[in-house]
Amino acid sequence: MADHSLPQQIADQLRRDILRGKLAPGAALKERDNASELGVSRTPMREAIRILAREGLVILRPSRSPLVADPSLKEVTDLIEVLRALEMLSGRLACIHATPQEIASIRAIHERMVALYDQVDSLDMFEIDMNFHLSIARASHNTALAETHAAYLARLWRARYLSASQKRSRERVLRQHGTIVAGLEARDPEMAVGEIENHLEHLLINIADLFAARDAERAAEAASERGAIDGDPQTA
Amino acid sequence: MADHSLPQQIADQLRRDILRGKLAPGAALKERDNASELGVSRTPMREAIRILAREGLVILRPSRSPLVADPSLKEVTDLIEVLRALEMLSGRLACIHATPQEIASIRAIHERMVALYDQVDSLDMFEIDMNFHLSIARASHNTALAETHAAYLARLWRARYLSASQKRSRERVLRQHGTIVAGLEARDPEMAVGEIENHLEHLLINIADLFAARDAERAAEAASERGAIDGDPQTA
DNA sequence: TCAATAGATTTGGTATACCAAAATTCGCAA
DNA sequence: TTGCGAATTTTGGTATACCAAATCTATTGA
Repeated sequence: MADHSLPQQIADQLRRDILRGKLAPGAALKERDNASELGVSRTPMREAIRILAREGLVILRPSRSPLVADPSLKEVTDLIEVLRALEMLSGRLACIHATPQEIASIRAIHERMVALYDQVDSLDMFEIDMNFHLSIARASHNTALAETHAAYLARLWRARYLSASQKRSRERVLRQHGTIVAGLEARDPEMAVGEIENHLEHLLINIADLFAARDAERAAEAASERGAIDGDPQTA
Repeated sequence: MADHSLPQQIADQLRRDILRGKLAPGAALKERDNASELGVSRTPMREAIRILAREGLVILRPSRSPLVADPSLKEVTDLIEVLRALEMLSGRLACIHATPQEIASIRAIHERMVALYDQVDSLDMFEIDMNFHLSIARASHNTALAETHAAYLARLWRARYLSASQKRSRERVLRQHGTIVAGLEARDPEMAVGEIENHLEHLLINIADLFAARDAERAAEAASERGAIDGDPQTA
């Protein structure tokens, strides 16, 4: 995770701030302010912002301040659709090309996740989950695939994190991971790929629910705010 | 194609130079030299190089000059494998989401390509071919998919260009494109996706042949060069 | 009271200066 | 002649200065 180049470090810091909500979606990222905040000059800060733009976490606008991305449900859904194709391909290739050591390592990650079930907080659990999927992609022995897959996971960080925080789905996730590992061990693409598809199908549903809940909350908030300012205005 | 930002323009220029062979694979891209060459400062040149690095056309090395990429057969094969998955997904989604206008426009591109068969040079033909595939990806109405697909096409530009230059495969390509368009018009994913898979399978084979031919050529070259320096050396 | 506009300010884009790490060159010694 | 090493040069990384476009503000006139 740790590239030691300065722009990469700055990008890591900003990414944390964005995902932790310290930088709200839609907020402007001013180069000078953020640079002096971290005690660096604008040059590496600019580069860091480009890195995050590539990951889809910020949006660049020509001659304007970059904004923290605030993806719509459609955009997130589109990303997951592509991620599903990438992970299914990963699974298929991993069944063919993964070494026994790699598969053992994937199982080890899975076992650790099972062992830590309801013992650690969402963030730690999520880091392990992330690793599980990255390892499968790497086991495909297709560098381009592993890179693109990692980029999509990064881009879906927030959405996946929110989804993983719903403790009620943890049991299902673990069961599905188990099936995927079994499929890899049996070198059975049908089993592995089928369960990967299933896994992401649930992610899709989960996230649609989260967006619906969030939108409802926002609507209620906006309504009560309007009410606080002036009583039930007829016109917008 | 034309973003008017300076770094983008520089990147376009460098891309042309790389793909035309003016900048050889493996060559170093020195910031100062290339910048003064184009009459700009290092700042936008640096950004342009990062853009090309993202596309995979140049390789960044920390604290060293970036190099023009020289992908191995394995790397190109890996890219095509992912491209195949992306295009198959595009085809499937396009069958569902493409508007009649979009499908008509894709057919128009195909018809133009048929009309210009053996009338224009490889480069023009290739531009049209590129457009055909990009249009299908856009017709999926999945922005992320279209972007990632475009990135892969850019990365495979050289390999695809070399493949398209082999006139003997043009007839097959046109036939396959025809089937793909028919599949879209019939909203028949089986037909469209199947033929897309077939299409890329042939690209894979084609490119493997090209690499084999190139390697043989290089080996012969190296051998004759060795012979010119000293007669049949026993040890390397 | 509101709208329009001109001036001031903020901000991204570009050029340039400076630094430290690589790479290269040249000289010295074996 | 060759191998090693120090000095020099080259080159990427960072900071900063400057510019132009975009935004904000305040003033003025209807």
